[in-house]
Amino acid sequence: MITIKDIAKKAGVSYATVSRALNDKSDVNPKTKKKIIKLAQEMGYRPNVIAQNLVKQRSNNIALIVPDVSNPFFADIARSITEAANESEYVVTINNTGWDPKQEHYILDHMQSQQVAGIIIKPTVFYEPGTFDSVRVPLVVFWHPNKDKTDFIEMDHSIGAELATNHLIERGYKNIAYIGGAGTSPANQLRLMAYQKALQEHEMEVRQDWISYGGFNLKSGYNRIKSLLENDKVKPDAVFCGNDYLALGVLQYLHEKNISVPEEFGVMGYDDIYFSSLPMINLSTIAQPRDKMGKKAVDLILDQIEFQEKRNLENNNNYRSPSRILLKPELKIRGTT
Amino acid sequence: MITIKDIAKKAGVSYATVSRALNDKSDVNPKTKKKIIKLAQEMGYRPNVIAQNLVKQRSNNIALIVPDVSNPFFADIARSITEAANESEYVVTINNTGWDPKQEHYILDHMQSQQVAGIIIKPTVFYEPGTFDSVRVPLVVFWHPNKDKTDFIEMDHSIGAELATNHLIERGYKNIAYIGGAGTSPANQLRLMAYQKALQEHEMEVRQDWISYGGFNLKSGYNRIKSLLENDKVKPDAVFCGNDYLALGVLQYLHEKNISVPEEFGVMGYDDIYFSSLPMINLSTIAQPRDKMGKKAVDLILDQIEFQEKRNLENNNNYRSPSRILLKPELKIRGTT
DNA sequence: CTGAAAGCGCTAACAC
DNA sequence: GTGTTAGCGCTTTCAG
Repeated sequence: MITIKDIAKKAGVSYATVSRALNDKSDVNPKTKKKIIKLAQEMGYRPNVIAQNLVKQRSNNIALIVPDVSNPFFADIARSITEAANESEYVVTINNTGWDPKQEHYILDHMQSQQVAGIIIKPTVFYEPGTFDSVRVPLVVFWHPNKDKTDFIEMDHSIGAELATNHLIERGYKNIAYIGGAGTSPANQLRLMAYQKALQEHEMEVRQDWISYGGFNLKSGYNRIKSLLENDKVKPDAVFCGNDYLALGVLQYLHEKNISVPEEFGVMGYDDIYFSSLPMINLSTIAQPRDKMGKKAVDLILDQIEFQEKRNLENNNNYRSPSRILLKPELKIRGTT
Repeated sequence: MITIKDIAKKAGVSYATVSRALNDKSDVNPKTKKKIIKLAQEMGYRPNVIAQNLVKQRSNNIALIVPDVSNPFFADIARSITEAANESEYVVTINNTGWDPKQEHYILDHMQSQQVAGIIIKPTVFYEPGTFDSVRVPLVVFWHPNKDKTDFIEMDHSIGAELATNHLIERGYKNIAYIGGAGTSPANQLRLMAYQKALQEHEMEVRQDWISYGGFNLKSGYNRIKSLLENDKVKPDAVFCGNDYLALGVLQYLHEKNISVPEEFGVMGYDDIYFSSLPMINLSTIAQPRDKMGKKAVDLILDQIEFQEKRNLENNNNYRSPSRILLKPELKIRGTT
């Protein structure tokens, strides 16, 4: 490996001068600088980032911790984060918790050993306040803003559900059911509340037998629309689903029963997965700005880093109040409503 | 930050001893070791991985370079790589080239500055021999084995296409068309050749007007099956598609025209994306072992690292012949054939 | 078994 | 403008 000392020797200067030249510091003779830069290029010099980081007391890695990168939602976020980070000379490491709080805890510790510049994390469902008390580096959490002292970013599920429900109402559906995800999921709860509120604001009845919880998958959607439409009670004429997979299950059932969509029955999904936009599916849904989520997260990390450095430099004790950001989802009107 | 010196002071030993104890070296008094480990725990000591790496002259990062992590294929690979790497105390950084060779080149350089332990790369389509000549760290390339001196891993597209074509033939289809992806893609070319070979082996005619190339997307599949079935020539009764998106476009067209699948027409896809397994799609296809691809890549990196270290240690000049691995795809028989 | 000390490659403070 | 030097936190000889 070739180091600044090698260059120094060849250039006949001290290696400190090489360092200065390569880092474009002021107070270096332009000629010397030029010569050194040229030499470095010729010799194929690559700065040893590890050594630089040791001096700086911080690496140029941002750790992204998610339950599972292969989940399209997180994959999209991962991409926007890596792109944003790369623009500022940071590198992003990916870590999967596999939805396991123990693993999450381990990774959190491990990443700090790596002297990462910052951590962006989507906590497992079992996150509780205090989990991040031991984190000593810039941190951004994808979660609902709470009174914690960390930076939070989350999608505004209330607005999303309101958008969806109102759209269904505007289209003239009178009996709108809710096929939700896991009952314990905060996202699900917020959407349910917003759905109920939207109905009430239009003086429509909220029926408990039209509200259900369950797995976020296709089969679950199929089974639930089936039981909704095959019992004796009043039947809904539209349904708002907790995610697109559920909606796909609903569509499949309706298709099998020859119930025409959107004429006889309206369907709204949530998430806008790739397949929802396909002509053969063409599902109306709510899109969540994942791209913005990633970019914003990197922004906040960089902001914290900057703040930290300024504080160290000026040796003060200023307090940076945490950012709490809610991202607005967007209505995608397609064929099913 | 708390360092080994802090621990040493508190334990009344030298910091070298602390290092030894924490690294579980032999030749440390068991009592001392125990005391130090306990102390480290109490004081919340976290090893500074950067400093460790500086000494080791290598980081514990493996760089994964792909065109786009948000592509499900790469997302799956990313997951299996991170999981395999984490088991060996390595961390994986993700880098997107955005299919841009310039960006790829830059990242390749940048990652070596980071002193990464190894690089796993899926090259952009413009890869040519020699691209990796400047790489001085363990490297694994997802590409077709060639005479380069690097480790290669690739899916066996020939076998995959053979599997698909033979299955169509076995099911009794007589006129099998090929709707391929980009004509320049090596994967596409290999599959085309295998398709032709399989037909010939069954003494079936290879018709050039049943072979087409184009975008790997749904619309492209739709348009191409349309022109195949709406012209005057002999019409095929089955089609092998270059990927599942193309097949989805085909299915949509057949559905619109009320052509029953698999009775009147057979369809095979390639890739086994998530949606192919959905009951409403139920596409027969070829699954590629992405999980194995990731695990194997990490294996090879670790193997190279080990080899390198042994060579340094013994100061010899042994040559390690590169691994060239072809992974076997798997036939998924579902409803469309 | 343990301590002293060199050194990994680099930055930055200080001297000239 | 440039050289000298300390030091980032750690591992690893080398003495003892």
